[in-house]
Amino acid sequence: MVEKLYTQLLDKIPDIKTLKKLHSKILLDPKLCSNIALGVKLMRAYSARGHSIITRHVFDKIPERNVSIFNVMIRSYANNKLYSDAICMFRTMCENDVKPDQYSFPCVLKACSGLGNLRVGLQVHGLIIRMGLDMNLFVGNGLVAMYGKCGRLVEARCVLDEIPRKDVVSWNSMVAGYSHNGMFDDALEICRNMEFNGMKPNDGTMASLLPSVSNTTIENVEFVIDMFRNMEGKDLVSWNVMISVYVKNSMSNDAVKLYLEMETCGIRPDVITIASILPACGDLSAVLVGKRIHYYVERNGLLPNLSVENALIDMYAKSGCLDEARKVFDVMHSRDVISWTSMISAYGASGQGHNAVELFHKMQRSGLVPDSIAFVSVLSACSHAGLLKEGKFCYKMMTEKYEIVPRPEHFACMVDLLGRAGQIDEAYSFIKKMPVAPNERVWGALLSACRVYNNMDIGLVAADNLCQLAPKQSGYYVLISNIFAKAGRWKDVTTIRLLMKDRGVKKIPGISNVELNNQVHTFLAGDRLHPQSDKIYEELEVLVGKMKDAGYVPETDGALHDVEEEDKETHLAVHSEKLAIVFAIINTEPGTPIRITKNLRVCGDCHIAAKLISKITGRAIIVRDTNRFHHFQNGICTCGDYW
DNA sequence: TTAGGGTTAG
Repeated sequence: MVEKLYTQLLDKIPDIKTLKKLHSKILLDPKLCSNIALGVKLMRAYSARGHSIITRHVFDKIPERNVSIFNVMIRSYANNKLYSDAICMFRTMCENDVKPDQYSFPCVLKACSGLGNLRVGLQVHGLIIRMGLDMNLFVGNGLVAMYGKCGRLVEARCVLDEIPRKDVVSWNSMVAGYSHNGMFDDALEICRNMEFNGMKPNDGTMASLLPSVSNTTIENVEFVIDMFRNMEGKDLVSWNVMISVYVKNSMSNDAVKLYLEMETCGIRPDVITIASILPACGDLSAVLVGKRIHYYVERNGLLPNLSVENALIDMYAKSGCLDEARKVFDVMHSRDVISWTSMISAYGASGQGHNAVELFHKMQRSGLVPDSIAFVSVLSACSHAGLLKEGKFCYKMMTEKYEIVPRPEHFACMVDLLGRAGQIDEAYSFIKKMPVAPNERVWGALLSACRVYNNMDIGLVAADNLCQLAPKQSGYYVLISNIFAKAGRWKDVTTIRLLMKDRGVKKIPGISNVELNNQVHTFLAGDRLHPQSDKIYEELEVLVGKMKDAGYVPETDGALHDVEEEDKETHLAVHSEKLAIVFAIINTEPGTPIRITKNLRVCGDCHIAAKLISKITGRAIIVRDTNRFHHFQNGICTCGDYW
């Protein structure tokens, strides 16, 4: 009778504390202790709670092991991502003359998939054929997944074709194989094929497609949207995947809209939903939605959760709420390198270099080893704050103490650091000593510095190199053109304009976002689409008048426009950030801080304008551009006009 | 038994 009670309790997979209590009670009773079925139940429960090591202890105590007991152990390792241990256990089983069965193979194949170990995978396939199990559905599905993950798509397809009665997992495994290898079109063909064979795509199909739908074409995104919209009985996974697809294609607004739709439909978001949607909120500085999500996770017991907390830090940081980010960071139960890096970047982007460096050292003292990304963050923080000595120190530590091989982004940070500090010659020698060819970011950083410090000689070298690299960003062409213009090389200025046309470089239209009542409003330069347009332009005119009284002269120098001087002035006057700022002034109470997010860097004129507007209206204006935060207050910006 | 969804920089 006691056995029955324990069996029932263990089948419910109790929490780890209860589980350990039950375990110790079983150990104290010799009769229970010798009950093999109970031992297997214990193993299953520990494994489900992610404790493979304890599962192994229980396994070791069982005197007679049959194939089922081995299978539970192998499955425990495979499900908890201890793939090498799973393969090892499979070998032990074979060496002990216990014959694997149709339940063993899917698990060991999953381990081969996880490791991408084709060698063992092929051996296992051989064994499967010898045992005549290759027609088994579960074994076949495992083989498709294994070959797919190991990049052997032809073999995977052969196995799939041979499976007599395919189920949805068979097809999805094939979709996952193609998708994992970036072959969206082939994955798509399998989706069509499965429908042709009377099998409807499910949430697993969508999830399998995800790896190949990052940074993809709008057509591919639309295909997934169609699949999502047409799916019957959508579950949470499908919603999560759809949100992820939007986020991974820089469609943050659509992601947030879908999240709100999901709430309306009464679907309860889980930790994966939250960790997926928060980056979109951060991207839009949609801090009102972000805060509501924060409240939701707190109320629903989803915390502590590392990924969610890390995502919250980043969301607050990107929305310019440094204090909120720090609050989340401070109360975390445990922190990983990502938590620290997010917080370091947050300080860096706000120009608080000293805080960033201090936190970086604190992370090391906490026993964590900084990775390559952590160094990008701290180096970038140093460069934004002009901390030359600290930046050099960190770079040395990275290469010498941690033996991290610098990547192009580290080089670009260093050139930026030296360049901003006016050490143009040193920056140039640094580039000449680089072990790899400098990329456009490296030359771009040098060129920006040369422009600020009027170093024409090196500036022209940087411009020539940048020209040859065919930069994709139009911003570089503007920089190059400016330096040629300053040097009086008008022929080169014309060449640059022709190059831009030839290479099909289009100036990315500037966009500014501002959140109001849970909705993100987007403005383009000269935009007249907004319902409040008339009011915005009226108010802007009044404001520009006050600014001119305060000494404002439009700075037309930084812009590359094919227009006359007077037109330039009108063009500048309606830059997207100015429209967004005025919109916020009209629609919020006096004194409310204004938060703007830009997809490009703030131009010199808007920077001057924002400083003046902050003084005239008594508002704090926080602008996040692609590079950093500008916090305007009472006529001053936190970047110290150094950006 | 088998597939499949998450967080950090530039």
